[in-house]
Amino acid sequence: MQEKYHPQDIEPKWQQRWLETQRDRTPTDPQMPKFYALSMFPYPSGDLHMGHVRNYTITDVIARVKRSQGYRVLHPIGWDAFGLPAENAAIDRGVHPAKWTYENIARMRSQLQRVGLSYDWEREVTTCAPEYYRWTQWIFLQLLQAGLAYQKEATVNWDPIDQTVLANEQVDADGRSWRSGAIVEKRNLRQWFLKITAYAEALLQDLEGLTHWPERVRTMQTNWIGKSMGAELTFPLEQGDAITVFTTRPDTVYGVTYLVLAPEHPLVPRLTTPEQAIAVAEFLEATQSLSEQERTAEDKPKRGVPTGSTALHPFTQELIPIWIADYVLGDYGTGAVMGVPAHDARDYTFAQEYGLPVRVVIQPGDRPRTENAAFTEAGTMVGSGMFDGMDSQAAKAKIIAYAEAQGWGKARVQFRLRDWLISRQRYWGCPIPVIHCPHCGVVPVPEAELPVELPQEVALTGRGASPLAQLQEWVEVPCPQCGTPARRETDTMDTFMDSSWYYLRFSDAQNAHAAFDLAQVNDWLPVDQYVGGVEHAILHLLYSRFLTKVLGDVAGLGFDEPFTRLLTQGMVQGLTYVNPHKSGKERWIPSFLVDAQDPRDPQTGEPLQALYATMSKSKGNGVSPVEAIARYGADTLRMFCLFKAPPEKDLEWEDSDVEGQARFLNRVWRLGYDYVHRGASEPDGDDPTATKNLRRAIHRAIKEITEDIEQGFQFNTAISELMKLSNALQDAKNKHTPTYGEGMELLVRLLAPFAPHISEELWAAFGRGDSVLAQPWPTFDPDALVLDQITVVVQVNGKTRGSMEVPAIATTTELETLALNSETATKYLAGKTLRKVIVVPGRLVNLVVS
RNA sequence: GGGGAUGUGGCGGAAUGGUAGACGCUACGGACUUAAAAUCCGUUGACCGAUAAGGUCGUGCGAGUUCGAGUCUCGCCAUCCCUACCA
Repeated sequence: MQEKYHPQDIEPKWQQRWLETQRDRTPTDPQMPKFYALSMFPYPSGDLHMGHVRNYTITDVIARVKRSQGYRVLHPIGWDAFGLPAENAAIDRGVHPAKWTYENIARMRSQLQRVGLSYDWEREVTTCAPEYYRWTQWIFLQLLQAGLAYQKEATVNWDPIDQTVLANEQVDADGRSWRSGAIVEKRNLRQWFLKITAYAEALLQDLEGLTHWPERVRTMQTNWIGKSMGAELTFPLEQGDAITVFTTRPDTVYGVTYLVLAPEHPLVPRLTTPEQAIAVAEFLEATQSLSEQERTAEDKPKRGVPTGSTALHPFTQELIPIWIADYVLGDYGTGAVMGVPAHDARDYTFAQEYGLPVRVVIQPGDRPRTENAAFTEAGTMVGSGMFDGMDSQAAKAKIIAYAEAQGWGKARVQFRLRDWLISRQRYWGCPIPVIHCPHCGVVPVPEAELPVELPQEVALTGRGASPLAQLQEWVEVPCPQCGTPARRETDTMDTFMDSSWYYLRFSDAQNAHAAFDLAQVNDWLPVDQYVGGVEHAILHLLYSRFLTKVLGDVAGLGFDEPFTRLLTQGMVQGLTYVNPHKSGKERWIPSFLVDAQDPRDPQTGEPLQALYATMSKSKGNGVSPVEAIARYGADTLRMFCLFKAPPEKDLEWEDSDVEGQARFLNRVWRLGYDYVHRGASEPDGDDPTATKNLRRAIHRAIKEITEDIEQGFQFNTAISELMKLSNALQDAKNKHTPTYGEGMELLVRLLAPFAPHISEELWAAFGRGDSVLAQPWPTFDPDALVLDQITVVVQVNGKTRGSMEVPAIATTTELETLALNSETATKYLAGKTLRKVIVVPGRLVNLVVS
């Protein structure tokens, strides 16, 4: 054992040995309880970033602790390897996407290993490998067969930079692509969809069972699914047809003074009267030219135009005008709404704008209604015929029932969730395994012919249609059913499709005959602990839940939620310099250009603001894990990531705190070194009290660390307990006693999941044979925690005024007596009357006086 | 507009309704050293007091419950995140 701690020497050595001895292979002993620990797998962008390190270290500690607690732990890793960056690299630099991807994977794999993560590498999966995407295609075919995959012509989000369509989930609030940041355009295209809406109710319902998910993730999914209970009501037209609207407020139906259609509504052309033809045409054109966000921004005035036609209000028999307006969405509900200006804020604004009548049909129960706004709450029905006087909440069901009896409508549940658009007009993705035949239509590629492999030779320009469509030889195939010349589907799948089932594949990663063996998948799944960023709260996590449910129905999975527990770890932030006088990307000044002592803009000399922001390339505030490991070692990096903040909070990267962790590990090393080299040095005393105190510190550490980990992964406090134990050992005056030896060994065992390399090295230096990682998780001796003397606080009227040392076994009565006789009592009770004494055994005595 | 989260020293953060600030970082003082680094020891919420004894205040603000509130209840304020014309 070297005197100095050199992580660069010992870490690679142990990493090599763990690989050779296959330490982290998944045990198969069915007697052992299973535990599946999983981090969200990475996109192989080329280099690990600090967020990965934090994410994977959290899961790694959990896996290691569970192993030592006797679980057979599945802790795998893989690569979310399809995607646009590979294709863009090909366009920019002429590297084949596959070559680029596999080179990145090789580099990142070795970086992961350098962090000391305990993965079972035999289960590594790569989504762009034919052995994997063969089964992605198989799953698609299962969906197709079940009627859950279909093609339709639809207005879709088109990303003009990435030149592909996107799913709704992949467009943010500003109408921008989640990847490229470009404002998406609307295009009418024929695309593949997965019928996630068929599972809307189940996806919503089962959220309630996910009690170990963060509340906010569940809320976000609930909102995204967006269930609304309401009614469909039908308004007959003069011409004999009818407009059906969806409303959540059937109780306001008597207040309807007009109807509004979305510009895309199919009845628009028929309902436009010749007098209105020009106005409508102009309006439609104006609407078309607006981007989604311009059209839907709330502060924009609501624009509309009358069609010239009218509809018959079934309840009142009045004729009401039909308008077209941009505030009605074509793809939600029925694409038509009833206008109730008195009781809907949007309708009110619209009615004000165009002078449409306002008819009040609900009165507030308690206070006068405000005249210049819509009253949108519940109240008492007025002006509503036979429903007058009813409570509006209760009236909803009555009105629906009445409408239904009259044939005017029915109750309806409406979801905000739309079907998942999975077509992508790009090359580097999983080919959709269907063939379009002029006679048979859409024909699935026979399962035996899977995978439909991506052709190697392809011209990638980033422009025009799907790159695969250019490859005649690949596209033109005979129809599998009738043999007629037919064409392959040339779109590839959304990469979220690849990542929606990878956690299932890990249970049986090398299976060449099936996506997974049912017994294996049902044994290992669901994932016991999933760890990842909250940015996937909707996207990946919703898609995965959907696919699990589908495969439950079509492939017999024995579970219907994939992730039992979810931990969303915070971001890693770096010191960031901002020039407040600049805007846009220019504002961020990369930290390597800045003198930390006197931060100034290197171009203008202006002083800069320093703040913490999520590490990113564009801000130039990142710290490379590779460099951090080279400088401090993997154990220090791991300790820092775990100590500086609780897992779910953001973590501010700070060199001085990293150095603090390095300092701690150095102290542990020195303790270990001194312990090993104590040899024949003189005994330093054997005070029984000191030994008892040390033993208490040791067993307290076991207790606290175990609880910190088990009660919510509080690694920061667990590490602070390790520090306390280390401090106690360092201060110990009885270093030659067996108790001290017990303390040293336990320090190393407790440290092992967090900093495995130094722990292994010390364990070996202590002359212990087997790996420290193979040691069972220690248990504490409750007797060791017992104190003889304890400090009890004396309070007067709830304020702490003093304390006293008392025997731990003192009874309530004894405590009261002791407190009343204490100096504190004498001092504070003088001239006062004692009203009451509260005794909390082991804690305090509160004297209530007046 | 809707929803969620958070608010504690100079900083990151601890605290089953029971001594607020564990543990660490920073800063300051000291030891060691020719010197520095490293290491070790000490101090580090504010205020009054003499650097003492001792005391007062203090967990965003205001009420309340309680013997006792950072913690529970109600009402505000601030910040952050998500979401948003979904009828």
